[in-house]
Amino acid sequence: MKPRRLARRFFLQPTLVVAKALLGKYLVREYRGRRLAGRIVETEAYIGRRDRAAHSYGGRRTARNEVEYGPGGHVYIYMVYGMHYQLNFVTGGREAPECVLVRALEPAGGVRGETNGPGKLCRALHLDRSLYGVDLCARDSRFYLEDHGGKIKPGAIGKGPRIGIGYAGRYWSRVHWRFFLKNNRFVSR
DNA sequence: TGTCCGATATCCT
DNA sequence: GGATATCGGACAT
Repeated sequence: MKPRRLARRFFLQPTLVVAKALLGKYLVREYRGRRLAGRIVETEAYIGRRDRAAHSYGGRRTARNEVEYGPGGHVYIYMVYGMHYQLNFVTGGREAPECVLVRALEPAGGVRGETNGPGKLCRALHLDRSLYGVDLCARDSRFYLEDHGGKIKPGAIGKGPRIGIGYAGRYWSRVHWRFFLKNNRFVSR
């Protein structure tokens, strides 16, 4: 099958559906005339308003997470610990400040450096604040997702608690909203 | 303006 | 397993 770019409607599905469906999709970044690509092998869902671990918990709306309040298919990227960026895709409509964090990629061309972690993948693909709010679905976008047609069987998807959000309390730090491809060596840690 | 702290990575033991 | 680097955003003052 010929690679097909993911359209807006993909990102308007329920966030947990998107988080799982992103596994096996290809992230493409055109950077200085080069094509950097990676197959997504690990994600986490952040379902704002009700999710204590989300930046948009309780409807919190700030300059940093403003893009989450727009339609799905846009990039939400920010810096943590003063040194790493985290790449997210906004999901749902305007009412839903939700997103999916990309935690790991399997290199698929042009990528140098480690991609088995959210901070490392951003460094390897040269992703920073300049990508904030970019529309992945725009026709002329240099940052987008591709479906190469390979089907992922439900049994090949592993689930578990999200990483590094102990502050969110017992319940929210334990829901199994982290998804990954089983036996993939590029999954983090 | 000032203080607090994180959706991590990496090095140390 | 534990420490810590390093800084921008959030929110209080």
